[in-house]
Amino acid sequence: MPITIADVAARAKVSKTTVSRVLNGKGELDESTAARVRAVIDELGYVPSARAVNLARGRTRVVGMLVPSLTWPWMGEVLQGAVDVLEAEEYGLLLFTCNRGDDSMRQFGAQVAAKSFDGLLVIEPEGTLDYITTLHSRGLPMVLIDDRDQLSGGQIPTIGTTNHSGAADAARHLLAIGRHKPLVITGPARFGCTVQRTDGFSSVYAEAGHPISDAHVMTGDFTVACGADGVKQAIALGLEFDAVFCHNDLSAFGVVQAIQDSGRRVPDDVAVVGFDDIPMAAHHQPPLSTVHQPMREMGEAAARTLLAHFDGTPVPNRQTIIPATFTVRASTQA
Amino acid sequence: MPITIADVAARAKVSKTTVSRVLNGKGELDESTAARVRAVIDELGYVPSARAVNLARGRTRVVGMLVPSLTWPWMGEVLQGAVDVLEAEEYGLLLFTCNRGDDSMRQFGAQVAAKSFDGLLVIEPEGTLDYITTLHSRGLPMVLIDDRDQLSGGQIPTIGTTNHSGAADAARHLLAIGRHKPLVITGPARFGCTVQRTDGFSSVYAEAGHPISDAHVMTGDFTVACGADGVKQAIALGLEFDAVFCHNDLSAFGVVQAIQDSGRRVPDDVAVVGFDDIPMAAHHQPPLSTVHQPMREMGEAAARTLLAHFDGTPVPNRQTIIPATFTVRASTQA
DNA sequence: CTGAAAGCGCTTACAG
DNA sequence: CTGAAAGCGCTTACAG
Repeated sequence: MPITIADVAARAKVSKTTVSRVLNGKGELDESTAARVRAVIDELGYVPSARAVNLARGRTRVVGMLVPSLTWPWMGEVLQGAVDVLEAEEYGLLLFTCNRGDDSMRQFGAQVAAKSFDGLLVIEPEGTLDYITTLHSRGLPMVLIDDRDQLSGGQIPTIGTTNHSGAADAARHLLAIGRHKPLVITGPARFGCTVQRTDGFSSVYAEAGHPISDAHVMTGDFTVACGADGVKQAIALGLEFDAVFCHNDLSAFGVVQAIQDSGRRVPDDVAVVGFDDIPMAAHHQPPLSTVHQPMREMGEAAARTLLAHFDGTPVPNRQTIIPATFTVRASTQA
Repeated sequence: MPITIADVAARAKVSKTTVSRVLNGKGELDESTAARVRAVIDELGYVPSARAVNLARGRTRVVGMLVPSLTWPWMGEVLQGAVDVLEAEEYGLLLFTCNRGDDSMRQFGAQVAAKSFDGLLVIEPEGTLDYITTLHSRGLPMVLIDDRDQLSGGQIPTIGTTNHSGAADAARHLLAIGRHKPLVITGPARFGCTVQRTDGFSSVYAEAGHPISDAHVMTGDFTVACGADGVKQAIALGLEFDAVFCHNDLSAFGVVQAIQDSGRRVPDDVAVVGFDDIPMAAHHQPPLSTVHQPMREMGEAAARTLLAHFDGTPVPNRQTIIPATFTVRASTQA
């Protein structure tokens, strides 16, 4: 029932080889022959079977993408960036998550072994870097989207952003509006991005002559709850603060809530800055000043880098960095 | 270099047919032969090539998913639900969006024609229902996730939710807390869900003896801005209202903002209810009472329905409805 | 410029 | 219980 290359060949009275040539624009063909074949293709509505083409060519024109979860606030942006680029180049995107734990990774590993896709885009699920590195060293083309600034050993091509300078920009802004006593709610200490953001922020304050005490830096975990808890704890400890720098937007939302619950105003009494610039940040009450991570651009860059690799373009030397940019909104200015 | 079924066969001194049998557990084999083959498979780390299996079997074990955009607030939930189910059954998910307009659809159509996947999950991009219906009638197995309650002609199996009764629940709650003058900010009038939600909400108020005037129903477009605009307009018109029912959470966020900007309090002066229950709803200030749409469950159900169809299970009669549930939070109670 | 044939790496009747 | 052979639907040397 489904029509094949043989049907086209028969009807156009040429060989399958010739049909294949007009399909792929390879070899010199007589223009009239080509036209005849094209007419038959249109007439029959023939489209080559992806399955057969994949086997014959030894590739799939599909890129895999492995992400920890699809429900993180900024994940949609990364995915959209990657899909847009891949789709424009007629590649498909096969999606994998780790939502079901080890079983998910087993499933994923099986697909890798079966060569279900030509290359991989990955936002590293925590604890899988060794495994990912192994896959890379075995020859699986891949590009890492390093949301955590982990410096993956340097072997795997990586797209990153500027955690250090993004945080420094936030510090400069807070200093500029006269805030000298910031509280910091960090991400998990084991993440590179946490180290970078803490560092970038603190060093600017230190240089300005307002070093931040250890007591003012509280370890969080990127949840709304950790932001609220941090503020409550600071208040309970009697810490003075006129600003809060959070390592992500969700915790900043929690911070705003706890501050308002304590009867203080944002930004009048306490200015609040987040990190990420998730879609909700602009719509929050008050709109959140935050360090914009270029998630969509990172997704696009990762996809472009991988495709370029397929075409033989040497992968850019290690890291590609797309700068994060500070965005001012009402949570830091009246 | 990559090892094939022929390598395994040679090393185990059996035919490729026999290797294939132990791989797929088909036919009676001598247990000792099977054991020997399995040993060789393990030893060589052999995994059958997905490309070859796909061609030989005439299927791909891949499901396509077409969505309008990946950056909508609830999209991650639907995707995660679908991916979890597919992955557990060793299916892959090939992702398509319409972000680049007609060109996206052309690309998608090419993949369909090439039979790159066995079936399709679709959240209908606006204006593509005819095309989708055509694909279905041509034999592409598919399940629609009908976020807009459009009653797709009845031919395509569909997963939906209870827009009418969800809105009715919201109305009962507002009546229960003594709100008799609600404002309604709807979605686009052309959507079925808008009609259902307006209807479900209004009928409860009418039955309770508090019919809603047309002036109190304002057409929105699911954006934050439309919510804020609706409230400002209502105030400008001098309309009295003690509650606002919004057809989605984003517009409810805009409503809260405009109400507070006008110097009124939520929920004391005006109670606010949304629809969707996107992840941010619980973290909003104040936390938003809203009608929870079971997006993840809908994604799961869609995937399960499609897989069941592959196994020959007859598709459930038309619509599968997963109820929406009203969720009370601080935006409607002090 | 064009075609016959082998090959991609499996699965599946068909025989024995 | 096991294997030889054909077939899935293309692409790609190799010849002419």
